[in-house]
Amino acid sequence: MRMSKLFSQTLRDRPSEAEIASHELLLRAGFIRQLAAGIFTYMPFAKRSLTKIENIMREEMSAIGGQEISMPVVHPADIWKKTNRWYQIGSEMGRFKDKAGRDMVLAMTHEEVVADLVCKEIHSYRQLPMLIYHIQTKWRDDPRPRAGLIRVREFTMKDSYSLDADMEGLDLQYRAHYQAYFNIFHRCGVPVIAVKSDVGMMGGSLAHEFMYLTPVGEDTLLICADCGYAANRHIARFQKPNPDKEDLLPVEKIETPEMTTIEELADFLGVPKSRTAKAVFMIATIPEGTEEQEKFVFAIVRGDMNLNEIKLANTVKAKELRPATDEEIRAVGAVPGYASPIAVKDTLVVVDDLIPVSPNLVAGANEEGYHLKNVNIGRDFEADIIADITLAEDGFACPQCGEKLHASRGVEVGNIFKLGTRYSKDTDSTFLDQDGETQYVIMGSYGIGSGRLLASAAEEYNDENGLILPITIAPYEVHLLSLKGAEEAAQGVYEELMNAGVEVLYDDREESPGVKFADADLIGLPLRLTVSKRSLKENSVETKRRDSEQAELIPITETVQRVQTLLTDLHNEIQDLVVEVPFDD
RNA sequence: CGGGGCGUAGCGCAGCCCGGUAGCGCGCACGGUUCGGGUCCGUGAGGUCGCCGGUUCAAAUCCGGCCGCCCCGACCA
Repeated sequence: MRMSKLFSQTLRDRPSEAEIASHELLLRAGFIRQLAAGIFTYMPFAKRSLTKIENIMREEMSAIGGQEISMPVVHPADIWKKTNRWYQIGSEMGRFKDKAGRDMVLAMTHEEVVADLVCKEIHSYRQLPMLIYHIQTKWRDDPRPRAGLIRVREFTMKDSYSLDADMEGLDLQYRAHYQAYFNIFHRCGVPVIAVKSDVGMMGGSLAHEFMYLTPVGEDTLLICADCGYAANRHIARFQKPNPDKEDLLPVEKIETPEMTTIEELADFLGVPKSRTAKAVFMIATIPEGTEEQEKFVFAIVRGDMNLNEIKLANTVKAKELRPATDEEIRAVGAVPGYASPIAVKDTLVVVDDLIPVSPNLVAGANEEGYHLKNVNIGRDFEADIIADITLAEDGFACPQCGEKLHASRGVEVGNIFKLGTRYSKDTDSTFLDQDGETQYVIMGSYGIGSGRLLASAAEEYNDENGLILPITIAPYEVHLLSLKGAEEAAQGVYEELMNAGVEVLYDDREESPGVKFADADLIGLPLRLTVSKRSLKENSVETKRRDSEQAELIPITETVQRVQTLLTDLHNEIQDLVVEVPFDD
């Protein structure tokens, strides 16, 4: 490709909207342009990189038996109503009506379409197991797109769907994806860890997220360096402390004027926060059959810890959870700031499992300006549910080995879900087994966002001068610079490399050397060749890897052969990253 | 959805407080110059000052409403 003809151009200044490296550099190097919040155009460089990423996905999917198809972006709402997600998913779903007034959905994922296909195509156990996938546009109207391609509204995802006759089959396909996903990320040069995660809107029984660890990520993970435990903070467990046993003391009412937070209360009473109980009030929307019901949830965690809303939502099986308003709190007989579970009515009391072993806590008195000392569960109040509902924090004890957990930020570049019969039941997707019995098809779903993967690679590989994308996903392999007075020789080198099948970006522009070098660093192709009067004096071409400071002169007559050797080295270095990863269930 | 910031030429910004003919740098076009790290000189093109309304003799500037974009949080894959 001749740069003089290239559609995209580089930018000298940092666009004001870019705050993180990948966003800034992808904009400046001319990979992407923004159309609206979370909606991007992929320019020639990005398109080439994404195609390479997607071809790696195709190879790895094919290797585990995947067959590529392509499913629609626009769906009739009926199939989403059938699985109930039309009602469960909120404003994130793109909805519109077609000309006849029918409800339509913009694809945010494809379980419904797959289930519809399965229903029509799969009839016999002989057709199972099966694996289908496609690479396709998704629309998710995210409330907060940010950070360039890290979090967008319209994106391309490779999503695959496994179909099995039994759970053992699902397990095999799930594990196959687990390794295939590591292969894909490693081949793109992106280091990831797999963590257990909440199943969220997908439903199902088990899920892993593949996380690229970076401070610019938006998910928080808890990782144990000692035993390797890793989980999304949404579901991370930890070893709770084991407080000393004490005799239960009589309840004592104390005056605590203006003490509405745990900090103020603990300071005022001169006790550690761990001797207090923290009450959090939420309104949960809980589905019951086709109906749903709003319940007031009174959640209690120890004062030195925080509530994990995802754990709470999962515990009470809530579809939605929101903080209760002051009016709602008063309506159940509690007093905001001084609330206690004692003598409240019409509430679901959910108590963290640390509370029953923590004696003589300070809790609200349900009276403005008063708290109670020596409150004990069982004697003074009852719990409807006792469960782990606290948020794991940096420094808490690992649930597996007891060592300190470390909190880290990450970007979710992929996820895998064991769906089981979550979708096949609602859509009546069945097959006949060997005994002629009707069975539900067992499903799994697996996704990787290609743009987010590109952004993660850009985030991982850059320096102050620009991108340094791995050779497997860089838009071209070689950046050929022609400097003044060497045009003819450069043209010859360009043609030879092209004929040898090397992907070359050829800077044939009439620009000063400084501009060309700066653009080459910014775009960051793996290998730079410079043909100049200076190099020609030695009958040579200069080569320089983008990830190295060292330049080398090679005889111009051996250019193709030497370049191919250098490219092979670069490919091998990435291939060395691809390793077997033990499955962590 | 809550909090904060921004919107002036393709990009980065000044001008706004204190109303009076819209500026700078980069980029772009043309001419010359230079040629291994964003050369230098000259000439030039390019702007509904986000949109609507109000105040005023006069609005980029003051007031009101709306829209858009960015960041933090909630949320989300």
